[in-house]
Amino acid sequence: MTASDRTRARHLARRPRRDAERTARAILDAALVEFSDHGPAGARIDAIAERSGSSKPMIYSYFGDKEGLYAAALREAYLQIRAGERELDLVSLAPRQAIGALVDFTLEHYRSRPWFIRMLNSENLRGGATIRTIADTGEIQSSLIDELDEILRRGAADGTFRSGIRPVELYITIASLFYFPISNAHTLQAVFGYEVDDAGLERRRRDVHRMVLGFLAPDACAPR
Amino acid sequence: MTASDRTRARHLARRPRRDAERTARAILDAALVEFSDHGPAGARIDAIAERSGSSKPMIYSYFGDKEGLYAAALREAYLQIRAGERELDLVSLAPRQAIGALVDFTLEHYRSRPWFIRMLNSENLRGGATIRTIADTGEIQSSLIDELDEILRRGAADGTFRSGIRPVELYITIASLFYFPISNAHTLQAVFGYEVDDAGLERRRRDVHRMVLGFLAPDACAPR
Amino acid sequence: MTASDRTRARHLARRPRRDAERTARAILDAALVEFSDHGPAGARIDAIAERSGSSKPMIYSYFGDKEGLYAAALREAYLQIRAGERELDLVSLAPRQAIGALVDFTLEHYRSRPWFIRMLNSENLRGGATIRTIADTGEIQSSLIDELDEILRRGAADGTFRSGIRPVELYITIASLFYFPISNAHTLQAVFGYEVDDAGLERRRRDVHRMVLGFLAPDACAPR
Amino acid sequence: MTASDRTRARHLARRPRRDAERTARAILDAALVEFSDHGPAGARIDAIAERSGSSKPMIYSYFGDKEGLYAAALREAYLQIRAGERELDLVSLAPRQAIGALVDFTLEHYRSRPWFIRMLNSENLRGGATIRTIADTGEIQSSLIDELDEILRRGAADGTFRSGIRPVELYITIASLFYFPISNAHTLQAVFGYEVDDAGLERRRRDVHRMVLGFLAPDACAPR
DNA sequence: TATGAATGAGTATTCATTCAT
DNA sequence: AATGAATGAATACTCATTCAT
Repeated sequence: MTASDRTRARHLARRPRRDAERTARAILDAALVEFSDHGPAGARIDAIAERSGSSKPMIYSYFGDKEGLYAAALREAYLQIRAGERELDLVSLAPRQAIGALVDFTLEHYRSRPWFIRMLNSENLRGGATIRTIADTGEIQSSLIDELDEILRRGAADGTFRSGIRPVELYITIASLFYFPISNAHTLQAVFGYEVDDAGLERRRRDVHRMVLGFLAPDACAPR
Repeated sequence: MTASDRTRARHLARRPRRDAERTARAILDAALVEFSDHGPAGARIDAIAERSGSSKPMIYSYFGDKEGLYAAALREAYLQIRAGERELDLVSLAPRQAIGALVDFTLEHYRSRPWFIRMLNSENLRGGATIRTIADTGEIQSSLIDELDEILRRGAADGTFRSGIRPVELYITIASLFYFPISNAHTLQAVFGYEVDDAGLERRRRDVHRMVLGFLAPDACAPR
Repeated sequence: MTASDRTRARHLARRPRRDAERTARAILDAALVEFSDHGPAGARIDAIAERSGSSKPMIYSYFGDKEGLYAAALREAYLQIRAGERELDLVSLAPRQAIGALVDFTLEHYRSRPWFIRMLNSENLRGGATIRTIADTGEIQSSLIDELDEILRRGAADGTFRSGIRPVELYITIASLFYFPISNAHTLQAVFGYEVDDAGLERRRRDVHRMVLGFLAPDACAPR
Repeated sequence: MTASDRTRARHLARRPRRDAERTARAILDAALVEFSDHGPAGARIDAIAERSGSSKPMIYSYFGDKEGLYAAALREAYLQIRAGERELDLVSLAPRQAIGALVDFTLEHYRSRPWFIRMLNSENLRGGATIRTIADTGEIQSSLIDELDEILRRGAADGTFRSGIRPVELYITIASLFYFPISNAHTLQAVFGYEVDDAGLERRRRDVHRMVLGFLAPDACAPR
């Protein structure tokens, strides 16, 4: 294989060995794993360099410093969940279906992106210093609360839901019910022998549906 | 040499035994704060030595190494919540009252011991390596699940609750609903503008009562 | 291919030769500033590339390595003072006027080329490794000493100066008297509150005239 | 040799292996050499650790960081010259003798403490950032200017000196005349073939005496 | 000729841990 | 029991230099 062959081949595959975007992406993916596995203090730049197949100077060139890379990884975690939320297109669904879809999506996202919960835990342990500096960008802000607001109104109007529910509280409730058992799987296993496996999460999914819809149900049926 | 002789001797020698206990206790308290503030990776032995008013060699002499100190701090966090649970004496209450008391206690404990949630988060981020090594001691195991089991049975028997509720699931549900908003206060504030203050937690407390009791209520009233 | 052909060709190709010269010149100017500002150890190739509007590979292509660029910058500093000295044309002046002109020139050069003193300081801190490798070229050697020699002879012959003055000592004396206060302006300001400003240097210029001419004056007038 | 023998021996020699003061002093001495040899940018903490027989963590523990160590070394250079100045006890001498003693001391100090000139050069190349932060301490401020002032007054009163001489200018003049040839020995050697050796400096010492006293002499003898 | 991308070899700094008293 | 002094082993970050285009 001659040099010009290699050049052509690379061209065809659109994978030049020197590609800033590709390199930065590889670093970011590696950072997401490393930071979520070890937290900002425990994460090692060396490990990220190796895992990404790039090098430390590239990391510093693209992301400034460890804090900058951590901020990028945290932002990425939020971008992913925001993208998932957008795909849901909740407002096109009937109220009860919309709530159900959000419940299912929340569980599915937490399960399939293990770094999401871990990044959030780390960031909160840090006191939220970083999220505050990046939260003002529209990419991180969620439109979900507005959508939930509309859904709750529609549900209240047609008698499906009781009124007076604050959408952000509803969102937090749904998140809470899945977040804790997944986030705390290890301590729950060790202390209570509670195994967080697929079957258990499926049972929990049904319980959460029941609990959330029960919570939203008109007062007639609420406990005194 | 009699016991009282020893006591007097200790007094003369500035009671070394009691000083040792006091020193170890001071170190443990400082460790709990430092570890919960910065996590196991971010915590600094120097900081603990200074905060405890003791010295680094003392720490190593009493606790072996950083991991040993961390394990002791984690154990301490569990001892505290177990002591609180015991004081509740749930089994002496009527079923609905018992559940209500557990809900209130859970919120109150999370609020008044900020290190509890932080230690659990850190430990789960670490993969639970440490809790697995200390969870087999009775001090950490909770009798709460057994008590809840009895309460749920009594409630089912007298028609207050539906049957088929697993006590550990109930416990996790209650924990979840308070754990997440407190643990994630910083990100919730930054991303949703949701302020986790006393008023908000009080509202949430009432919602959790409603939700949990609704969840336990006999099927007649459950949402379809 | 004739010379004019080449010229035309260069024009068509956006005159590469002249651009190359211009690029090298821009790099050299930037290097002079960067090296004199930060010394050979503190100077950054990145900074020189940016300041010159060129790029790092260009620097390496034209100057070999950092040491080569430093040598070129040091040489440039000497070329500038040699050019100034030549313009003086001391030998065409009367002895006292010649000395006076050299005094004035020395001060003026030090003031207007701040990098000159800084480059010399850096090079001497390095032990003169580089100047020794380039000092043998005629461009750096000064003809000033020979000229001073002739002037001193003429002055001694006509009774203006005493004899026995070594021209290099005279040169060093004049340089010394301006070099130190300008080179050490910062420490003098901080430690003695001595401000090296235009007025002060003008006063000093007159003192140096007096001192140097006094030093050269026939013994009759020398202090006992 | 038993352990207790070693303990006793150490006691007698007053050289405990763990002696903060001794360690800090060794580090400072090593730093003075390293910083004066390579400047703040070129100096290596590793080299200082090795040369001092101590270790990097000790350096950081005692001096904070590289900048702190550099500041301490710079301060030390000034402390040494101030101590020398105090020993001179200039005010106890007759005016001409006092000036002569200062001239001799200045040369001698520059020659015997090669790091002094080098530290000052480095600091001025840096823009004096550090000296400004430490110059306000009395240890660095010199009382020499005040003493010179008194000497010049006495000399003017008894007709030895002309009046109107500013003491700081006199001080700078003396310093200048020795500083430059020693500071710039390498470039002077390379460019002018001027060798700065003992004989040359001795000649120069006599010239400086003549020049300075000539400069101070009453106007009768000054050049027009 | 020109340059954005890439890296090997450092360099300052930190920190858990141990020594000597 | 107690502590100030000491250090080996990292770890974040930099920079002169080169590659690939």
